[in-house]
Amino acid sequence: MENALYIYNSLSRCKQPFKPLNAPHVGMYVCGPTVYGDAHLGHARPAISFDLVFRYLKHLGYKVRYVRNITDVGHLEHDADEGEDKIAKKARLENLEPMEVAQYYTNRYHAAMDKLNVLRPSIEPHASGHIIEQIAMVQKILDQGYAYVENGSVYFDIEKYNKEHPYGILSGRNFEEMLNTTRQLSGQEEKHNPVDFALWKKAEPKHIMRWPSPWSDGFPGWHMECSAMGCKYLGETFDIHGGGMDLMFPHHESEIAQSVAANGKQPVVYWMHNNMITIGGQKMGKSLGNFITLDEFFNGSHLNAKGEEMIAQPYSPMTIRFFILQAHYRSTLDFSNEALQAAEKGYNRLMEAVKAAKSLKATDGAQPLDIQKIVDACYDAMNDDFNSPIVIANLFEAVRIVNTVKDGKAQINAEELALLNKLFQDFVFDILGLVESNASEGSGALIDGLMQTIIDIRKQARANKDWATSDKIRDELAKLHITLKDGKEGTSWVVD
RNA sequence: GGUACCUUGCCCGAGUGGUUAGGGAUCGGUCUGCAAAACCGGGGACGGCGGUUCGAAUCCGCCAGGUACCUCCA
Repeated sequence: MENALYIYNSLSRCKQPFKPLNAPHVGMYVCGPTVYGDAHLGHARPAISFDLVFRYLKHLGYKVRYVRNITDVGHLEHDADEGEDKIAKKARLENLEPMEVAQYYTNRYHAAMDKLNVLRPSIEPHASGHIIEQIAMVQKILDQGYAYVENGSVYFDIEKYNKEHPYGILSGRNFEEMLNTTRQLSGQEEKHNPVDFALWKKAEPKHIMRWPSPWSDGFPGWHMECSAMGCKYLGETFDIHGGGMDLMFPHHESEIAQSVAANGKQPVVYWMHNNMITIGGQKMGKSLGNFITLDEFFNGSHLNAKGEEMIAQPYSPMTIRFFILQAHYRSTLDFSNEALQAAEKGYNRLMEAVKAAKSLKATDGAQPLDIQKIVDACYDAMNDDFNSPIVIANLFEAVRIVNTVKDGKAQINAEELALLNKLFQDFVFDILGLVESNASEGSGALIDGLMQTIIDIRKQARANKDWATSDKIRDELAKLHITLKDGKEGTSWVVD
């Protein structure tokens, strides 16, 4: 399958034509969530960005195996709580089984992603379910001589590795430099070199998540799961590996080192990294404590540390999705109510037109409106490193045409009308993954019926030129945050 | 301190060596009993200073401001 898709590769720092190793099959691995807390807006970014990649590759006809892990073994905490991992800590604090915590947040993650219409990956492996694979890979690295055992823990020997393979090719740093800039953390006396990282860590007695291994009862190091599971399901070298930019170092860098050490080859052809979502120009992150969970966006309330309300109104999942897609995945995206409200309005306008396009009437022999040009522009945009903002800009061009035809100011022939509807189907629904219903949860048949009665009464009043009654109905409803919209085909209503 | 990146109109956000991004807001118009909604249209920009070039917002240099990574983070 020949196409013109270009992907920006973080490894080469440039856009490269996409050539899968085993077309039409494509292997893609994306770092998933650590399930010890609710997903926030930052988690939505990679999920949606790589959902876009997944959808577009499938649209192009590739058979994609998309692997996104669930990290339920936790990463080590480094501050005061020496060597305890995040899941275990949360479990201990809440007096739960660690797997109970992981399951709870995994369920909630899935629920939030479903709302955002993020497709489930082909395989969603759990780190805890692949301890054996991780131990095997650690052993392989030991056998190759790139790791050492110290007091039951296994560490990766970066100095040794760096002599044969440059360490730092992804993040652009070099070994000597790192020696000078790495902070000395306590509890790292076992390491031969402060930049070395753990492949296997011996568990302290209080540590509740532990597995037997040739070296100690313990748990795998921070980066093992992705290497082991990526290799298991996608092979020693696979096409695409994605994740947040903040994972580039040390996580992805270490993945490369581990895989090269174990298998002697680069694990990934195309490294893709989404940029961060910022809030007030600063990264939204768990450690910074400035994150807003997705449920809080959906419900419309979040108090910051100072007790200030940060969210002016509830935002539907599709508003969030559209907001994220309106920026390119490699740019930072700043959260603000103003930006979100603008996204909401734009999204509604797009969907209104998509709906209207379905009932447009074709006119025989109408002058061409060059819909094909818009279609081509959308493909060009996607082929240029998944440029969803340009796709959306072009879709609004189509929106303008729909509205012009709807207003009777232009005609469209049957062929182009079909093309227009296909454009919306392909790009709005299949590729961008937007869905139509943006309405907040069901108003129900009862309210619908009541509203219809009220609207009918007002319609009668207006027919009688009884403006007092008609305006009273409109004003009283407005006080209840119900807006009446008088259109050519009658009156509709919306709660805001 | 090291490395990388960013700075676009009122706001958000694309992009390009010469030609309209787009959305929101605003303004004008259509529609309306009036309004709202909806739709159409217009205006408005590339941090500062130099340089390369016929021509730069786009390339190069310097300056200013900002961010990310260097510690778990999407």
